Amino acid sequence: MKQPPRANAYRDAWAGDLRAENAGTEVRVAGWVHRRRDHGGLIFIDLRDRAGIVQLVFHPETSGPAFALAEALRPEHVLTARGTVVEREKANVNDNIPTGAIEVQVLGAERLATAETPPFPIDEDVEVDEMLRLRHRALDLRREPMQRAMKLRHDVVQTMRRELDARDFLEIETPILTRSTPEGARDFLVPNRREPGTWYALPQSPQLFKELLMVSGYERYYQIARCFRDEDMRADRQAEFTQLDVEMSFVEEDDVIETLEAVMTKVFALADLGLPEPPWPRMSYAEAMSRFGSDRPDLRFGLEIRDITEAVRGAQFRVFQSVIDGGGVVRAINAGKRELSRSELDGLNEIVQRHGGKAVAWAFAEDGGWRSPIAKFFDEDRIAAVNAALVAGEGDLLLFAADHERVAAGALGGLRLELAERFGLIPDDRNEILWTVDFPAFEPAEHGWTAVHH
RNA sequence: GGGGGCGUAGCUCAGUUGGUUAGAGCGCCGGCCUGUCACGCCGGAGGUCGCGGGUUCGAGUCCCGUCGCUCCCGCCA
Repeated sequence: MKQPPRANAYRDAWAGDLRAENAGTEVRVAGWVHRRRDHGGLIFIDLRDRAGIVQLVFHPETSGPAFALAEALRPEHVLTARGTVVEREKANVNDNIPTGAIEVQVLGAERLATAETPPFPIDEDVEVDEMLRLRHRALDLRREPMQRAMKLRHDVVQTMRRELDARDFLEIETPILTRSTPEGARDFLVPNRREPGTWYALPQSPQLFKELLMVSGYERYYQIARCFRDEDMRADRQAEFTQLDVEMSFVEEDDVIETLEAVMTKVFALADLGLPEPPWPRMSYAEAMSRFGSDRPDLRFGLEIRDITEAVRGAQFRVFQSVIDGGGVVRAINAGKRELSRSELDGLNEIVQRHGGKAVAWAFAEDGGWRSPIAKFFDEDRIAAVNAALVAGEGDLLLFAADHERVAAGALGGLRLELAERFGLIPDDRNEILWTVDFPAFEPAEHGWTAVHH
């Protein structure tokens, strides 16, 4: 906290902000009993407010009637206490908390509220059933990880506002009770009392409204926009969520990218993601799909996809050749030196099928040739050409998919991610960022065309 | 909508092949304790094993149903 609270009957200082330089002053603090350590003739209370935790010390001689009160205190009781900030003796300093150099010698205290024993621990970070947490939401929100998350969210939103404001954007709210503006998801509907039988729809995004604003000459708009989509939830997805919504007039791609790089650099810094300064790398959609089989490639590990269509063209293997004759491609991943059982190799088919492919062929590079059920269909030159294209070393596992270009890319892209997961190739302390550019507007669908999601 | 997993003390969990009185850690209650900070020591309370039915001499354990939670797919970007 930047400023002490206005002095009143409850407090004149934030408990969690007290430091060595406050030693010698008399303060009044208020908050919740985080933890109690009763030594019989000496009682320690960790008092928690939004700024943090400070240790209160209750002495039988100096704390007066407050000592008897301290004996009755329990977790989450609400307390205001008056006392002297004193520097701790060296041996008693607690380096684990910011206030650990000092403590408050209590002169008087008043209990403002008692509390039932909480149904789950507030003072430690144990995983608790989500239903229980939500049933006791007020208690759950007291927990440190939740307070931290709320603070981070606040900082993120403030940073977005500050940076966009500095770039002449107007923050404008758009309606929540509105007409259906389909984005592909189901609308949430609200009955309209004044016209029975009709409904409002909640916005899936402010899309139409921000376009209206551009037409109307507002030039640069943003909104921290609540969106509603009536679809089933996932662990990382809710029916109601917030997005930063931006629109600009008379701009090119570089204007949009530069603006968002400026804003998001500041945002990511709050979370300490360790990302490089802008400009961030850009990769075309075509390159991303071809090398990584994804429009949002994970660059934290290798296992890149290579096209080997030309290397295998004309081989005896009919599965590949018929795909090639039909205008398809053969693509492959060098999965590195691995040992997989026959059933594990067969299991890869299932992964590929989950990502739209038909099957995956495999080969181990050994003695300049292949150990593989399909090795017999390929002559030495073609095997050498494939090995060269994949930079195959002794013992490397090579995985092939043949299909229409889009299908082969997607299948191997999915396989690439799951292999990386299985082989532990993804460093969880590292982040990578890039722009995928030159998106197509449409792609072939089962019947005709469909819009590509950006 | 489909598939997997889970449901045992306030919380987090263990519970073997179906077998005596269902356990642990934390929390809670009581006692002791003047330098702890996840305080310590001693003692104690606390259970409809989600619910209903079935199999069995015997069910927390096996079977069927049901409810709830959770993850994945579909859906959604």
